Amino acid sequence: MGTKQVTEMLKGTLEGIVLAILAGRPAYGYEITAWLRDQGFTDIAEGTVYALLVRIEQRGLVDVEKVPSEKGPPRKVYSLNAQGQDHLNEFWRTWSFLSERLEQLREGGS
Amino acid sequence: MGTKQVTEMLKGTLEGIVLAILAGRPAYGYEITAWLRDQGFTDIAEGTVYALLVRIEQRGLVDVEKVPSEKGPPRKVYSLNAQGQDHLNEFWRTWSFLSERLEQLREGGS
DNA sequence: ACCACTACTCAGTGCTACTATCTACCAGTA
DNA sequence: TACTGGTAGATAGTAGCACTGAGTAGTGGT
Repeated sequence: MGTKQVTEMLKGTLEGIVLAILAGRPAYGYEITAWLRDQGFTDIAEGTVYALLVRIEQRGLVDVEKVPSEKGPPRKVYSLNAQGQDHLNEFWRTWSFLSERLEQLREGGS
Repeated sequence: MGTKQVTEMLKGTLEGIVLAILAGRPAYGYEITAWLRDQGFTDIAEGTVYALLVRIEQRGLVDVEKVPSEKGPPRKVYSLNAQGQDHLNEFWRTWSFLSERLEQLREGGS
């Protein structure tokens, strides 16, 4: 995706994406970035993910644990807590709402 | 939608929504705002829509015609042009990409 | 004259993703 | 030893977009 359309569209959704990842399994920043790039978000900047993780940690949506790595500096492993799960549920509701409106529009109805 | 989740999520998508509306029929700002509110975007601010319309006009995605109104000041009626249609197509591609990733995530698969 | 509805404009604010750069740990190699 | 590359994280500054809040106008009804 060459343009910056996806950049603007990610605002608000990237947080949900990361929370959804963490709902599946605990993960650390470098790993999440790599996974996103693998999934086609080729332009995701590392800084973006780290900043987002700091944000959701400060909001108390995740628990953090420092885990040593064999390959480099220690990892900060994030896992979703109950509050984060609530936030994720709310995210899915909002996403569904938006998604339905857009699907309706795509089919050319007013 | 009480929270501001939808506010952030609209960044990038609201432009596509408005272009999609204009793909169906020409429209003016007040009308678009009213329609959006009717569709459930109850918190959409008028200023937001007007600013967006100015933006897409400056980018040359729409043609504008001033039409007198019986009920108030003249209306600025916007209609999608060829460049706007291209942009809309690109929007749908980006949206589809994002939508597919999220649908995948929702089904809990990594 | 006043009010309500229609219709558009604009300065200032907050949030989020990007850019660019930095620190730091470890392994392999010249 | 010194150097490179992959791993792992942090951060200051920038840009874009939606929101807030206020304002300007035109029309019609009381």
